Amino acid sequence: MAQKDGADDGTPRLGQQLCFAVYQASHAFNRAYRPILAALGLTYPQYLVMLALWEDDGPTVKALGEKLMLDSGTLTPLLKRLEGAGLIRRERDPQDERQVRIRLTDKGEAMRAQGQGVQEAIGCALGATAPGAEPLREQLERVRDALLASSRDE
Amino acid sequence: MAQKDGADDGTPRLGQQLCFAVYQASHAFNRAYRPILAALGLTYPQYLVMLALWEDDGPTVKALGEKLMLDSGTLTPLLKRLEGAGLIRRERDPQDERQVRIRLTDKGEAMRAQGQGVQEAIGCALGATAPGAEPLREQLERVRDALLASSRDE
DNA sequence: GCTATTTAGATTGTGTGCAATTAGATTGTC
DNA sequence: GACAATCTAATTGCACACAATCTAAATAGC
Repeated sequence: MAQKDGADDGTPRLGQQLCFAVYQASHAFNRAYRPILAALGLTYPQYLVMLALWEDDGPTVKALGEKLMLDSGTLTPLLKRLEGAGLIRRERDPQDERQVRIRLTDKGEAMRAQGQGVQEAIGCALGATAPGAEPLREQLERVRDALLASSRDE
Repeated sequence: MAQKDGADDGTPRLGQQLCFAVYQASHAFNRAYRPILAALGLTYPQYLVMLALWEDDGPTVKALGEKLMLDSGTLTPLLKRLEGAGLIRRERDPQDERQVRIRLTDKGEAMRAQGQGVQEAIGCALGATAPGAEPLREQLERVRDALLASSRDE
C-alpha cells in the first residue's frame, strides 16, 4: 500500500489526487476572489486582464491570450464586456489591420489603485481568520501535500 | 521590500501569484485530461462524478455536490447529460421524494475498468516525455514555488 | 500582378460554475 | 388537521473556456 492514489481494488481514489486538489483549489480561489472583485464589477478572468494591462498597456489580443493562456473564443466576449464597462478600448492596429490592440481608458487606469487593494484583501483572506477562508487554506494544504507526494515517487 | 508579489510601483505582478499559478495549473490539467477522456466521451467534471460513484454508488445530488464542492445548478445539467449517455440513472428516493439518488447503470459500472486506464495515462502524461506534458509540469512547478514562497512569509 | 498560404480575430456550439429564484416535500407547532 | 418554517432539488441567467469554423488582412511564391 505504498501507492499514492490507487485503492486496494485498483479503482483510483478521489481525494488523494493532485489534479483534484488543484481543481478544488482553483474553485476555492475563485470563490474567495468573487465577493472582493464584485465591488469593482469584475470577474476573476477580467481582473487578470486588467492586471496584465496595468503591467503592459496596448497588447494585441494574441499577446494577451498567450500571457493568460486563453484563446480568442474566450477573450473576445470578455474584452467586449470590459469595453462595455468603459475600462478598455479595442482598436485596430493601422499597421496591421488583422490585429486588435487593447488599451486602458482613463477609467481603467484609475482602477489600478483599487486593484492593489484586492491583493491585500486576498492576502488577509488567506492568512487571517476571515470568514470563509478555511476552505481555501485547506485546499492549498491538500495541493501542497499532493505535490510533495507526487514529487517523491518520480 | 521583502514583499512577495508587489512590484516596485505597488502594482501586483501577474506571474508570481499563487492564485494565478493555481488557475493556470487547473486549466493545464483540464487540457491534459481532455483528449484522454474524450475517448470515453466524458469531460473532467463528468469523470469526477463517475469516480465518486465508483467509490460510493447511490448518493443524493446534495451528497455528490458536497463531495465535489459543486451545487445543483452545476450538477443537474451535468447529471442529465450522463443520464442521456446511459451511464447513470436519476431516481427519486421513495422515502423522501425531495431527494434524487444517482445510481450507476450496468454501462456506467462497466466503464470502471477504463477509468483506471485514465489514471495511468495521466500519470504518464505527467512523468514522461508525452507531447503537451511540458506546460502541465511547468505550471505545477510554478504552483509549488508559489506555495513555498507564500508559506515562507506567514 | 496575382493566386496560395498564413495569420488574427470573431463566431458558433457545447459544457461547466455559481447566484438567485422557484417548486415541492417535510417537519414542527398549534 | 392546518399551516408556517425549513429543506432539497430544479430552473434561470450570466460568465467563462475551448474546439471548430469563418472572414478578412497580410505575406510568400510564382
